[in-house]
Amino acid sequence: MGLQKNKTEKYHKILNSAGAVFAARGFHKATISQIASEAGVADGTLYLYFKNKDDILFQFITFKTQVVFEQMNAAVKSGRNAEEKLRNLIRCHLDEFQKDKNMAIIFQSEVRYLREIESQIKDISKMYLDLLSDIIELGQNEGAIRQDLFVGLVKRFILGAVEGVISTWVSAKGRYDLVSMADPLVDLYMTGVKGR
Amino acid sequence: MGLQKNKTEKYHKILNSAGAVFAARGFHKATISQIASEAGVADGTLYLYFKNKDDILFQFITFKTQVVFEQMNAAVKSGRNAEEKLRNLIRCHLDEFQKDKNMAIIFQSEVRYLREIESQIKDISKMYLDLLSDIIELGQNEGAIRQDLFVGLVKRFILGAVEGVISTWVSAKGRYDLVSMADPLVDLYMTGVKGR
DNA sequence: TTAGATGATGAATCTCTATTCATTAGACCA
DNA sequence: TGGTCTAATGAATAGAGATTCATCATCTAA
Repeated sequence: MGLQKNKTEKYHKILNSAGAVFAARGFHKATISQIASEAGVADGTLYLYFKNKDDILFQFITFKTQVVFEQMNAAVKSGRNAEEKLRNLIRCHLDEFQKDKNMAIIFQSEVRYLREIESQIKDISKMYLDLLSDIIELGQNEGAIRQDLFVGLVKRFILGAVEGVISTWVSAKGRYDLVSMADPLVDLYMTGVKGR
Repeated sequence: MGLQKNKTEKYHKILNSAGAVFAARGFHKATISQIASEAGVADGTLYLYFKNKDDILFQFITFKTQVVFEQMNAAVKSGRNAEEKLRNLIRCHLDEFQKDKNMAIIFQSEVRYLREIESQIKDISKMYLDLLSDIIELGQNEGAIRQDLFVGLVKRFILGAVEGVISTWVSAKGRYDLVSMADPLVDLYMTGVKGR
């Protein structure tokens, strides 16, 4: 009831505040006090909801990953063929990250550290690469994608390029529209990757 | 003379030890004591050579950047046309990072933090993107590269993809030959980017 | 109205490490 | 051999900040 709702509410309030502070200062420079004050609660309160500072980062990334994962999955499913699936995936990716810049910054900077503390994390890269595998395989069956490719490399190639584009956008403080990069980007991939 | 040589020697000994520890533990988790012990000197000695912990990272990256910059510049210069220049650049990039895995790890993880503390750093990305600009422009004049490209995007596209490939290699603990990725990678770029 | 339970607080503690600096060791020279 | 200079040492300091916990506030049920 009201209680449960308040608990959930406060949990997310803290998570979002943590996202803002982590993005602004970096995880290691961020302070429990800063997060608490940003969330409008006392320092000790954070420990009612999280095990420790690392756990806050862990839960932040886990939560965001899950949300983004669902979106991306749906985006891919809605495509009729490999190229459309790829285009939807890239568009979704850029869109989600544009909508949540804190997440974009944190994913870019802190995922590496997080993997050290929670190695079993089902991270976004892994899931992404799996989606790409399926798309590429499908495209090869359709004939839309060349057969003579080292798929492992192509996946990294695609993901790396999107991440690079996002990284630039973050550096530019999000001053332009990120999603509009999707079509030119897919064009770059496809004209190189598509058969014949 | 001997003294000067010893000073330089010890400076580099510390720098390399710091590289090893930063790469293994991450900058923030690394301690002065670990670096000192790795270098076989006392904690206080580090402060005869460096202003503080941040300065060690700064000098490490500055030094490595300069070395790599020279290699890359030479590699590009030695190419006869745009495609060859690009191929040489990518090959050089992968080669340098393969030869110095600590550097690869640190560049990937800590450059962001470094930029916060020393914003005037002439980082490797910037220099890289400039090299790419020239290559792309040349290629467009030669007719080897399409004219209808958003050059800013293409640069990020290329750099992002190389970085992604390096990142995967690091995650795989350097178990395969990174340089052998150069040709397939350039093939992916070119077949997509090349005119007609 | 009150006992009990739950949630929140934030000052005090506790730990960890970067940094300092008084002291020592070693080289060089007269 | 003794004096001076430089480099190195590492124990002591100092500060930061994560975490704890005794206390307080609020709510529920009898």
